[in-house]
Amino acid sequence: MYQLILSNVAKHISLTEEEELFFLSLLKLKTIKRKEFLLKEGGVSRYQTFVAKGCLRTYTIDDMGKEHIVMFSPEDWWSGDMYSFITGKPAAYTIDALVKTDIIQISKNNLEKLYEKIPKFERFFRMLFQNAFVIYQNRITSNLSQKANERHKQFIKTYPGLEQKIAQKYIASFLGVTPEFYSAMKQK
Amino acid sequence: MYQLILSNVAKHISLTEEEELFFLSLLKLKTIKRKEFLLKEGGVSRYQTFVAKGCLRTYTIDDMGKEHIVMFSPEDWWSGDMYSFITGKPAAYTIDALVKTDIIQISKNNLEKLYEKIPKFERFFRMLFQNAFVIYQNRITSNLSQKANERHKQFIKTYPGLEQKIAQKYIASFLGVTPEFYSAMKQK
DNA sequence: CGTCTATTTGAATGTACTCAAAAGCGGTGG
DNA sequence: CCACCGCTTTTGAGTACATTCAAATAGACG
Repeated sequence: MYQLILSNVAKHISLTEEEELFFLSLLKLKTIKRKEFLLKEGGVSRYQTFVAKGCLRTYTIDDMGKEHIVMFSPEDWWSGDMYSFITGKPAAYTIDALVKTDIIQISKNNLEKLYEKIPKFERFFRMLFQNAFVIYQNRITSNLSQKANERHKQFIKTYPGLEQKIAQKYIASFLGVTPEFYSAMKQK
Repeated sequence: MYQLILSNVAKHISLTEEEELFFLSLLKLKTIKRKEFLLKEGGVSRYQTFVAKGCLRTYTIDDMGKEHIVMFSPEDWWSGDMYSFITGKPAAYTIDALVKTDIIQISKNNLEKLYEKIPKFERFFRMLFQNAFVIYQNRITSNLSQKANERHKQFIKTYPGLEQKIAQKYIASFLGVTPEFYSAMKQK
């Protein structure tokens, strides 16, 4: 469980054993059930969340009450409303679990402690933030320039294997089409 | 000209006269012609750009060669590919001028000098970055959940008065529809 | 004033949605 | 272990939103 987050961190910065232990001491493990909320729109995102197992979704609810999934966070991904976390302002998005999910969280306070003791973590979280930015950019670009079937191909590349693990109505929501249309689209 | 950027800064941080002068000494004025490029996709964004007069557009070009406008930067807005500026990596977007445009730029180097001498500017540019994030979030949400006519209403709110100043094919591109459809849509 | 580009108009087409109903699937309780 | 319930997926018909292509009209600028 901890091994996964350590190797995730190791992708960007390298830690001594001592540093690893300090890092782990600041983390909180949690298991959340299917449909349980991690964050609701309008609330404040106080944690950065790493997914060890399972899958989270980040989404908005429009005026008609329809849900629109902005991103998934399967195993080995991070989640959280970056904007809300950084600014302390209300989140634009809601986050919940699509299946029973094991997560590892670090609070904003503990993150400050971490930065103080191991400054290279600033680099790590700056990169997380930048990645979030790229994800948003890609989302905008693909929504503007691609049809649903092309977005579907991109979804498969972005989230390999995820298609098998979650209900397809969620994939439809991510692609921005109705479940009915998605079902029909798949047949080709 | 300088007054505009000073009052823009004053929205977030307050400066002494001396600080204002130092800030201004780091800036570079420029006028760019209609259709002139400020940044091309794949290049690196080395400046943050403030628009004193005129209007810039930030856009992508898809596989079919079609342009999709992600944001406008009219008078009193900032422009630049935030991601590229921060990371030094290639920009995802192209930026050019829709009309003759007066801009004020600060280079990455000068920005570092500014931070060193007047640390509160870190706060200012952090807020610019956060605003860019919000703009992206809104763009994603409205693309996912709104029809073209609703996005049009939102466009008018976001950019008051801009509709009169630029060719409507650009507005169509921003809304994600063809010029023909936009033309028809307006008639109501 | 003429040229070039932008806008409008219209017809045919494509992409995606709504609504309704049937079929499939998974978990739970008896 | 089976039957049932609730939710998801499929299917189909009818409709709405948006695109393409072509041609006519209007506007802007040198």
